[in-house]
Amino acid sequence: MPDSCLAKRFGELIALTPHEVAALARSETREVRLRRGASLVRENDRISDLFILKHGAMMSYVLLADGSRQILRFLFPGDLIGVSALAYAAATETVAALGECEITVLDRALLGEAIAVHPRLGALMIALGQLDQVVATDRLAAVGRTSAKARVVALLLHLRDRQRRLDPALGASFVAGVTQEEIGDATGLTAVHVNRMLRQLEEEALITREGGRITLLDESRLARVSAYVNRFMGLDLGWLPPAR
Amino acid sequence: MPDSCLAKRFGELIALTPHEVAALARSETREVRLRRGASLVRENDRISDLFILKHGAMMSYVLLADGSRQILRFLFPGDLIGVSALAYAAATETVAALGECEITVLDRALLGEAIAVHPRLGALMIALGQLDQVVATDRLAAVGRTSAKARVVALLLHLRDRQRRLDPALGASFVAGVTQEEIGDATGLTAVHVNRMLRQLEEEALITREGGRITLLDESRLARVSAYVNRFMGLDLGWLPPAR
DNA sequence: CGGCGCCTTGAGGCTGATCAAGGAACGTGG
DNA sequence: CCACGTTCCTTGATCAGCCTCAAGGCGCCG
Repeated sequence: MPDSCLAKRFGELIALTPHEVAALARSETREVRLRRGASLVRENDRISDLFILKHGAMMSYVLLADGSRQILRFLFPGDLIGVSALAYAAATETVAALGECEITVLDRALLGEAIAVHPRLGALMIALGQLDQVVATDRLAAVGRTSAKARVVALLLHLRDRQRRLDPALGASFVAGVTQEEIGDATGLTAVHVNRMLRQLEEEALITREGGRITLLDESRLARVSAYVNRFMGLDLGWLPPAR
Repeated sequence: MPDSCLAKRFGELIALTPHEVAALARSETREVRLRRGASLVRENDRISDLFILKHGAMMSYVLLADGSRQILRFLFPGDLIGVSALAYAAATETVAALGECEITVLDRALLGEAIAVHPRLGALMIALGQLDQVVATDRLAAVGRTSAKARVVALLLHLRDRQRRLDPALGASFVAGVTQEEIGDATGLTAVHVNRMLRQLEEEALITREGGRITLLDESRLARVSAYVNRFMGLDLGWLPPAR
């Protein structure tokens, strides 16, 4: 087993034992490749697999009766995909590629076995689930109670921080990798209004744009207008049981 | 050990062994009582406990810089409170009582031990976390992409279904137990507009109101206008490892 | 070269916010 | 037992943030 995606992600948070790594690696069955726009999972599909994104970026969303779309989450390498398969028989959201993607498939039952043998891995998954939960509720608060401009800024900061975890050298300038329509669907706005907000932010000298590249000019002010919190900070896994 | 709250909730989903029940019971340390309006946990508090709501109803919310509030979740007997303490050192949301409440305190480390000995319990907590996650993303989609009326209806249906899990005999008539301001803070609306939406729903013969009691007159039409899904349906825990 | 995806910008309209005022129900203290 | 404060609900008038519709531009790919 060259190396396990899941073990890599978990290993960033705690020091795994070789047995734990091996157990995780065993649940990884095969690989999938997708191109931009392709769906990995569709809402209401019956599924019993999970996935890990290895390369590329993805998003998960739901479609409403009137055709509008709410993007729920953006996914980056190392992220678990379709964890709701651990609670539901059918997918609760569609997951689609934002660009070329490489994905590792995890067998649900084999993952269960890994947890059974190494309970600390289960505990870690609980914690990772909470991280996602908190990110989701942050967005709920933004969409429910903040202005269009604040929502767009919060999303930009979020996307930058997600990318920075993969490349710690990343500074204030980054390629968002999403269209203005996607920003709108994530923040509950129309693409037209997202465009206006981006222009305003540029006029206020908070950001600059060139093609898809965005540069954050005044991060502290941006953080203030958007009430954005980087949820990768402040983690505390001190309660985890010892490795088996 | 008379009986464990946590074991009761878990026992609704799977058949627990006596050992599992005992392990859960051991992590329950003490009880707390709160009256309406009192907070159990405040955002940014350092905490290392979890809680289970035994009687009453609660809500969790965040306050924004401008003083506005976003309610993230309503809590009913059996619900786990403050699970984000399993990932963060400081509370990410405030949890407050909607009425008289009785709460059991769970020690984070003891819960970790219970999971270590009975990994299936950890797996079950992963699944429960996903259930909450899906409910949260449902609300995100509602707030981001549906009309004020649809949001209010979705919340009413949600509150009814939550109560019905505790009392399966509950029909179309129920006491919401929340103020119009709280409905607004949960759905991203103002109390004034919530009031108008309720009146409209009444005029359209979709609901009736008398005091705090609401009666759903046409549930299928209500479900249709709101795109509401009862997330307690469709659960599938088939992947759980066997009991240890 | 034509088509398509994405971005941009303007004009006008609607949903839901804000501001304001009053009423009903209830608990509390004089 | 009544006066009063508080909380919550209700309704009207006005306002504004964001949406809708529309049109055009740029860059890329077949």
